Amino acid sequence: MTVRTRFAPSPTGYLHIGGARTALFNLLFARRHKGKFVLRVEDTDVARSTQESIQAILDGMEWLGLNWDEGPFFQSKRFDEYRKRAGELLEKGLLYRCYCTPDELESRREAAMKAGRPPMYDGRCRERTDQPGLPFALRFRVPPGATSFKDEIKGVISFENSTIEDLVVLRSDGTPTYNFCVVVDDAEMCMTHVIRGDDHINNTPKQILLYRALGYEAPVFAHLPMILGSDKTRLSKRHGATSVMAYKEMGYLPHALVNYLARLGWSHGDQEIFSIEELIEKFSLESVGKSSGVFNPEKLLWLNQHYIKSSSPEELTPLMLPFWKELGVDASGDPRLPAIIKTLQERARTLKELAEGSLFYFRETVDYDPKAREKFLTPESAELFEELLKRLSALPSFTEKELEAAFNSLLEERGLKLGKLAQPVRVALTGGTVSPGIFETLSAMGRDIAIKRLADAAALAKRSADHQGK
RNA sequence: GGUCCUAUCGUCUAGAGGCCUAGGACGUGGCCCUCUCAAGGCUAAAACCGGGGUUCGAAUCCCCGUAGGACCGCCA
Repeated sequence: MTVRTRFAPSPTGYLHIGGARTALFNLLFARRHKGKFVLRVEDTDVARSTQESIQAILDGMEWLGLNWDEGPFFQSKRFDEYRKRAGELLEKGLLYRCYCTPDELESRREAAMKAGRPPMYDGRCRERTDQPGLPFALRFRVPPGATSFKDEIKGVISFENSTIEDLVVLRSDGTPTYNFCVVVDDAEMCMTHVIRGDDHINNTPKQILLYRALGYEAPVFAHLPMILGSDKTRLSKRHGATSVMAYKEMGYLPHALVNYLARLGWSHGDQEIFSIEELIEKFSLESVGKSSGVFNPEKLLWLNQHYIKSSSPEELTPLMLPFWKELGVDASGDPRLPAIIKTLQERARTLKELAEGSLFYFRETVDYDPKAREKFLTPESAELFEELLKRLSALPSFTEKELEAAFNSLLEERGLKLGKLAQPVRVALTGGTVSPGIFETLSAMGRDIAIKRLADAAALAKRSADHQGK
């Protein structure tokens, strides 16, 4: 039997970190077993589902490269099917009409909570035989006994059926509910493995009972531990960004997020870095941990830096454009881009940082840091700049190698250390005291701009000498 | 309150009864490299929740505590 897994989000918000990991694990498992990964949108709650959410989820999955093989299927388009199946169960007496109104149930629930009793439906309509002409919901008659299953991650889990309430299967408005739709769909779509968050463990026995009532065999279940925030409560907006697309906007590479998410809850010995192919090859439910994990932004940042570092400048160039644009730089078409990126790759943890760090390359005029200017743009450096300028203009090409040679010969003549020249040049070029290596910066910037900045800085340094002279 | 799940450095984790003086990674401190900043290399501090068993031997198996979490909707 070929493996079939699914990701079944409800479109009531964006694709969040937890959902993305669930989708990832489903995809990895399916690919690992040469099976199919299906996307199904659980939009049975018509009031809360939105088109924007559907799009947001699709966008998130696409960005992460979580490509599904079938779907998206929409539960809202299958209402007739669910109603039909519910009708069959009603015929067989496995469902019963419940005339309690939502308001009544709500107040009974509250009363039960107050009295310290389980807030469970009390089954009062179970044996009711009259049929008043009132709205009713269809409830599932939970049979006596116990229900247990072997979870691929957590092991055997058992429940007393007496602790499971008679759940509503069809609302009084005729729409089906989650637990029922999931079962009908997973069965009819031939899912072999249901991999989902462990917040669904308590739903599982209900669903197994429903599979039986419907005459289906239940799939294999695997419940993934939750992802927690830094305070060990369920990850939420309080802990920072939880939307997958927010990470795109902050300058993360999709592969970095995927790698991070894969290692949150799953491991393969001591390995930290995985290509997608390796993930597929090595993934197994057996190596998924049982306990919940805290989302660690620092480690994600490290991975992102790793992938930025190991990407080629050419790959990064198109990804960088939106970040430059955001900072008011129209970089498109600038032939220096790959060279510029190369100088900053191992200095940036995000694409956004990379864009910010590259700003000095694009500015019309250098924006000097006052302290740096005062310290390094001195009369001595003005003189050095002038000498350097002559040599740089004479260089056959503006490569790092030649630049280094030019610097060295000047330094040797003057008996100076590189630091004496590099820092002033850095300030002249960038306005500050921090930048990539001086030769790479020079080369990436391009001769014309570099020479202009050096000349400007020389003039500025002289002027400041005049002021000081008076 | 009930049901269910979980428990190794601050965090992610390795660990399938002796290979454990508990390993790796992120982060943190130190050193090295060095034109600044990074990157890189080396290095340090840092954990088996507690108590009982089982066993010649337990981080690993069992039980009981304790602590955290999830769920208990005509939401999904």
